[in-house]
Amino acid sequence: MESDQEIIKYIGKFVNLTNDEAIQFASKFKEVKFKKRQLIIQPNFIAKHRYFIVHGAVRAYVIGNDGQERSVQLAVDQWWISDYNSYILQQPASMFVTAAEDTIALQISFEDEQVLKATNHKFETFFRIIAERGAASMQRRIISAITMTAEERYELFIDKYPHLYSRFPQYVIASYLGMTTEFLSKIRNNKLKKN
Amino acid sequence: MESDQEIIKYIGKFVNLTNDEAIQFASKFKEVKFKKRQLIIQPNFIAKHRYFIVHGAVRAYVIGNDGQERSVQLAVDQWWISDYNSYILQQPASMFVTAAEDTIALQISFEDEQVLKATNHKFETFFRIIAERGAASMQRRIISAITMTAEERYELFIDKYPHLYSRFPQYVIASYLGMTTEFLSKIRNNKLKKN
DNA sequence: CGCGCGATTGAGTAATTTCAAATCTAGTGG
DNA sequence: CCACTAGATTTGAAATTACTCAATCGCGCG
Repeated sequence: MESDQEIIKYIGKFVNLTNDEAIQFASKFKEVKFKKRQLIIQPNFIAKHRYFIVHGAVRAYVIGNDGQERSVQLAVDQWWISDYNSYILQQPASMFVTAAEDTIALQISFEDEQVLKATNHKFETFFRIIAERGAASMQRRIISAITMTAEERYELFIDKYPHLYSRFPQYVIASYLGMTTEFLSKIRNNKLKKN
Repeated sequence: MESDQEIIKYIGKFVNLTNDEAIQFASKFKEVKFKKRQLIIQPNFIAKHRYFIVHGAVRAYVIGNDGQERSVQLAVDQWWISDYNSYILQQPASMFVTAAEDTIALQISFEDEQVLKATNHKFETFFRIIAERGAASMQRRIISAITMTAEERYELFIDKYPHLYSRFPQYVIASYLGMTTEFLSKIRNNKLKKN
């Protein structure tokens, strides 16, 4: 399958696999397509899969006590997404995961992932590395959440992920950055005036 | 060494090791003692170690643009601490890590950790599991940072980590929760009046 | 016993949210 | 392919939440 090449290329960045190993690894992934707005994971159900995005855009969000959506993770091509807490600990999800564009993804089930990890030390290494990198990236996000003002967070985001900005509606970006749509709109407007 | 039993007991919760494996694993850890207020990791230097706390309390914090400390992680007995981003990616640290109490910890170097992971699939599995759990826990923290008010974050913290509250000064807890000491003080005071 | 750090309190201020209304925009059905 | 409409963005004013600053209090440690 064509998408298989994507995940093979991806894992190849982290561990060197033989041809057979690559095929074995890819065999546990199944191509799935989601239409824009389609629900992928919902609260209270256990997330059975994690998804590697081949092409498209997906976001994970929670609904706060006030009924407002807050984006927890945004993912586009070559990124992973799931309700991590639910998937890893196999506990009920707290998040919605939906497609923000028509999306092609590769899905792996929790059980198949366990099998892969147990089968081959290299596969285990791969999943360890992506977990570590995910943790490091979340730590950076926590730091920006607790040290920066809304405007600084916006600037950092634009700086680090310029390509993400255009692929999600503004209210999604705003909630990802921990502010209201209205306030993000005002920040952008102030910036224009300054420059 | 006595502390070795702590890490052996700990890894035993996640993977089953033979006696030899346990000894091999523990041999890469070195017991270190920190006095209260002692600096363990500092910004701009690469974090060479991660630490398993046998007994004591340690915190990691950054200094924001405004010169204020913001606690990124708090750790007590049986927890790990480091500047994750620095340690895992071997890049310059952005955080200070200091002892909040006299502390006994087990230190492992980045290189020794790589050796352990390469040597034995079980060790790799162990580090994968703690990375995953760390990522899941940080995801929960991100969610509370972006969905809850200061008062709600405080209540959740007290609920989840009642034992942590007494081991760190209030201003540390406040900065961990993303608010000022003064505001935390006011929250606590309001709660007393309500009950 | 007193020094110094941490916690509390209050007043004033800044950042951000809320609410409501006015555009703007993109997708859909005819 | 256009017109329409629902959803998204912008704008402004008022309200809230949280912060800053300054003063005071409390108390553990030397």
